[in-house]
Amino acid sequence: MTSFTLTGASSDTDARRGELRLPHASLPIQTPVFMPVGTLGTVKAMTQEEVSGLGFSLILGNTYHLYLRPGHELVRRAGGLHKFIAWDGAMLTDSGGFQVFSLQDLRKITENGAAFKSHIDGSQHFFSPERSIEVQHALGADIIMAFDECPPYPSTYEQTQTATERTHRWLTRCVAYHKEQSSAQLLFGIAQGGTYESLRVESAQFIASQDTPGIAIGGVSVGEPPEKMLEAVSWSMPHIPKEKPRYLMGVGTPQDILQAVAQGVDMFDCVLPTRLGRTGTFYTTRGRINIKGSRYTEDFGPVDPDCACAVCRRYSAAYLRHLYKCNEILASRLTTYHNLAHYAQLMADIRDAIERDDYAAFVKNRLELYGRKNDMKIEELA
RNA sequence: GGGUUGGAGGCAGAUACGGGUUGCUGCGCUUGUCUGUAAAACAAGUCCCUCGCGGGUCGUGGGUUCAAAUCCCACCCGGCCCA
Repeated sequence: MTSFTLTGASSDTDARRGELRLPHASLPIQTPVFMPVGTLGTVKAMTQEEVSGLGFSLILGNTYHLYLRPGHELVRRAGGLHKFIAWDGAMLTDSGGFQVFSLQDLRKITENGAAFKSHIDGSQHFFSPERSIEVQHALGADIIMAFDECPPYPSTYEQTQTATERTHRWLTRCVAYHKEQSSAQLLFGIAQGGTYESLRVESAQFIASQDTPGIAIGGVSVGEPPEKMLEAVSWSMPHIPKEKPRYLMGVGTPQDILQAVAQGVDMFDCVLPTRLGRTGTFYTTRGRINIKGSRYTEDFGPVDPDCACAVCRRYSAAYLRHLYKCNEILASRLTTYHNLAHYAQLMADIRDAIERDDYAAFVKNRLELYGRKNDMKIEELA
């Protein structure tokens, strides 16, 4: 059973079009795809209808967070995550591996797994690879992720090697446990390797050897400069089988996504559109703007004149600024909505450009518009 | 009209009631940051003049003093009481 089908490819870059069939998605997911992040079972500030109305049919949840609250057994009793949160589309749960990175002060890693102190009440919890998969089985997402160790940036070669090799051993345990439980969920492996070429190559090869139905590149978007991130992708990608969906975890800015797609990445997730939405930053085709800025006080036009989303069609920049200054809930909602609409449109445009086989020129053009702040040399795309 | 009491940053509150370059907290305001969400968060800045060095500024104006936000006088503005 192959759940992923390639439907097109770019001739001047490694970008490709594909379809990913998932149990809870009524239609195949069109790739390259962006997945909004809904850590706690909600894409923050959005209703499920709004998220699906924007064209998203695959969203994230987080194992560690949902395990703590409301508890995976409760979710299981509710009939699974989809049913619990009343989401009609597909879902992916991250394993808690990222919390190994982000909760550095609250966890301790051993060969057997990671001991966490709950960030909510300080209580002790332990995630082994098996435990993470067990919890993800209870949550019931379409795609589940291997439990990995995500080393911070910067890390020494030795630190990265230790984390990467442990991630490999943990993956074999995840795969074995997953098989034993004969779950129909798709388990994706995660390649690490930090900012070291040899480790990236080694890790991508190892993860590929485990024959999971999809392969993720992890350990990026942990504070490294964008060019290092794209470099890590370029080292990993040649070793990841073409026929499998490739998921670049935690990425990213529109610029990152445009360039990673050119390297053959199919799936993305990132908190940026939602987090920036809550804190007053709008994505526009011509770069980011901070709507709280005083220059928008009397700007009665739309925030992004080129955007066709419901927010830009109806509300003015001055009004949105006003909502932020007053700390109104609607501010977070409207900006999140717009940013997600921006990402949805970006991905649709990316897919179109690949289908037209015009991807290199498309990327060049878009990067110009966004501003060249953190893009790699465009010649490297070809 | 008489009495009384008070007046330090954009606002509120506090603190300083003769001695060093006065200045605290909160809010507001300004700018910035955010990448598999410990985040509707966080950081920096925010009296005036000056590019800077530096100078000025404690309601206003006088006075006392070696020295005044601080003591005295007048005025301005506000609270309260009496008429």
